[in-house]
Amino acid sequence: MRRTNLSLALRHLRTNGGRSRAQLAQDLGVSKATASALVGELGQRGLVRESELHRTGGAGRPGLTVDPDGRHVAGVGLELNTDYLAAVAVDLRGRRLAETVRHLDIADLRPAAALDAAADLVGPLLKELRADGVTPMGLALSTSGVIDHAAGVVTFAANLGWRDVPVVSEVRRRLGLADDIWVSVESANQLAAVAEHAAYGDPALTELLYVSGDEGVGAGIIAHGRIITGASGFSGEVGHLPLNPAGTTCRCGRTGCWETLVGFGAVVERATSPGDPLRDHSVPLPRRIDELRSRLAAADEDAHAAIEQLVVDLTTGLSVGIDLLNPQVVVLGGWFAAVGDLIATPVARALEQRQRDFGSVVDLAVSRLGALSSATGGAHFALEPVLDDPLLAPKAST
Amino acid sequence: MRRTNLSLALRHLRTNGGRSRAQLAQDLGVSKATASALVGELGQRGLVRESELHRTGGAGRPGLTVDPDGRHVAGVGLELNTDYLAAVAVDLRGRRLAETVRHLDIADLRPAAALDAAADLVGPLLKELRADGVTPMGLALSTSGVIDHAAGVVTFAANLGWRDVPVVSEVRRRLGLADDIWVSVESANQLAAVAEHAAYGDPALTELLYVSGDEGVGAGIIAHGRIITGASGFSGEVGHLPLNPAGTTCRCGRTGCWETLVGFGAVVERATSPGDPLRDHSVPLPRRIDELRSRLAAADEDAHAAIEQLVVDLTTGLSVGIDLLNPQVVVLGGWFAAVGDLIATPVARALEQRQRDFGSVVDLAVSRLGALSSATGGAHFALEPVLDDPLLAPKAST
DNA sequence: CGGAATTAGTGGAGATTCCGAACGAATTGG
DNA sequence: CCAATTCGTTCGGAATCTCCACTAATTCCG
Repeated sequence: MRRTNLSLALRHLRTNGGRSRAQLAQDLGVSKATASALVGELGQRGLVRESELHRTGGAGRPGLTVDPDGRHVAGVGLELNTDYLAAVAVDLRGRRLAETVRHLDIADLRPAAALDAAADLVGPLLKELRADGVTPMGLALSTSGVIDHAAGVVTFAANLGWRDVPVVSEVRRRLGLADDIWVSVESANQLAAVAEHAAYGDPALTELLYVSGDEGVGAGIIAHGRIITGASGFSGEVGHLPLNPAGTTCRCGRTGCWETLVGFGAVVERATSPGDPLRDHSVPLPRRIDELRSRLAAADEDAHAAIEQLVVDLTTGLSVGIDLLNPQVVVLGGWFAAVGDLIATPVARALEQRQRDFGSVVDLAVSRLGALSSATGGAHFALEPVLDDPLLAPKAST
Repeated sequence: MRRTNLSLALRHLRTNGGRSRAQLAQDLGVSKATASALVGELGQRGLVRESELHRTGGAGRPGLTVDPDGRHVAGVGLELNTDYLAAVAVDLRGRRLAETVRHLDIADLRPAAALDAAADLVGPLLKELRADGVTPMGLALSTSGVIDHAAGVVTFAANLGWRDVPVVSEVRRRLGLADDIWVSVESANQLAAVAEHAAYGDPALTELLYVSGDEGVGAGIIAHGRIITGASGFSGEVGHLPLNPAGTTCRCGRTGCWETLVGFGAVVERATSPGDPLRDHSVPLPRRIDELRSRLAAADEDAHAAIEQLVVDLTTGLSVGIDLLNPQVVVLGGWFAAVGDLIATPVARALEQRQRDFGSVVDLAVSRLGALSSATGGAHFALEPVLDDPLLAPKAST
């Protein structure tokens, strides 16, 4: 009961920005007295704090702005990707407190070794946070593949070669985490969508589609301000959308999958001839992307032609998502973001032209979070328990 | 505060089925005393009632089952479609109290005349409900096209030829409705999805995709048990999904739209030769479907070939929705349902084969609600205010 | 068959938490 | 400088929840 109201108040302040107690009371439909009490309790826990005067311009006594604070509670995100681990900590204000990336080929390791490495990365980070007086409230792991959320198990992750790995309990054990810290696994692309959503920080933005490509292509969907996970956490699997029955054969055996049109490998094949070093899969993806970029800078005709085709094919696939979901914003991530400066404008123009006929408009944006996107989203996600129940936050000594 | 708990209790009983007070207390995390009080208050308003003993098999005194009742509060749905009006009333138990369909070519009428006809249809229905002691709590209008929900205006509906018609206020005025009855407009396909979702009545079913075809094709999405409306209520516009760059030209000017593959007109074109009476657009759609069916029964080869192709193309488009949303169930409506007995099994088999590779499984179902689907969904939707605030229901005299 | 154990529902005491009204404080505008 | 206005706090009263005790109804088991 009180919890619910505290949660509502904190969420409201966080998404809609700081405001006076009186304003908050009106927004939440409670009395001023109640709003004061709620703010008081949130303040005791360091989740909000008063800042300067809140002048409205009109007559009357100005209020004291109550801003979300929460600098000493944090969420932590940890991404387990094919060729790197990334950890990010974010406090309740949305400020990034820490970030670490470690490159290593997880696909070459056994799950146990990979989880060891992950624990080695996050353990010090948690210790550091605690040393700074910050309490980590949750830890969200990020992987791709099939996830059993309830059990905290990665059922199947093709890119890591994992099957039935109980990541939540394993990470818990390795880090020696107490029960008061919440640990979960979520889909990498869905968390990246959360990160992009949080990066906007606009309360009116509730419908967002995040599309990321590397070798494969994946998407994350935010609707009504929440992640759409699907029945088995398997939403956003757009890599094999059948977009061209006359297209090339995909590694999945079918023809014309979106991945065969806009995956990095597919574009490189169109931009190069057999034997080209750019086609070498053993080179890390960031370096291959750099190489492609330098060829584009050097006005390589084949590369430019491939990018032009990418614009067309990207538009086609995005149209599918837009028609189905009608988002306000589409965010491009992964290697699409790496060539965002080249493709964003033409894709946006093509989308606009297409969607105008159908009455809906959509903004196109390019992710600026890079490899940290999914971990950042995890960090935000890991704060959910505090937002749901602010009483979980420890009483501040400061 | 109390309202919230009443709402939670009523929703819980409705979605999870009747149970004892003690059970309810445990489920909601409140004390037994509170659960008793809540049930008492809901009972006073006729929203729940006690039925027989609730034996669990174990030791101890058996409880009295508390079942959702609400036979004297109703939601009403009214669909405005191209060639018919349909109205449905549903009580809180989910029982259909009334239904009316009236065929008329709305596209030929001015909006004012169409709204007159709609009011003539619903007015008597409301009167009848009231005469039976049933209080209509809400009225949901259903149209296709672009809808401004907040204003209650149909901004643009291609099939009706409407532009900026303030349907909510107009219907309110014509029916002389008081402020205590809630009126809204929603998208036809989204409401149909609600109806299918409600028809299942399974609390575990929260992710559903409804796909309906007639001349055009549309979808409705339920995720987390709620409608996904999209940024401007324009989600589920799957008619122009670009599925074949080498396909035929669509009326929208592009090529290979899904509509050109699975729309009724498209299939008929493949099943007939020029000049065939089946191609006559002036014949009402149900009759044309009947004619196609009788040709199929007569083993018309072209018709069968067209249906076989439909199976392939339907599978392709459904795969798109499944990959993106990972629903538990896909429900086919509209003319797809009219040929459901012929296509459901092969489509389901094709989907199963495809999805198995991706780790997700999905059920395929055929709608049995026919032309009433959208109005039925509207009726369910119109009950939302009572579920949100059970205190709105009048105290029962019975 | 009968008492012990177990579970359901109710009533009352006490504690929380909310609201409304009243009041002092801080500011604008004339 | 004073009226008007708005902010935030305080305090009494009301609503509502929880806890605990108690009765009721049933199963279990000797």
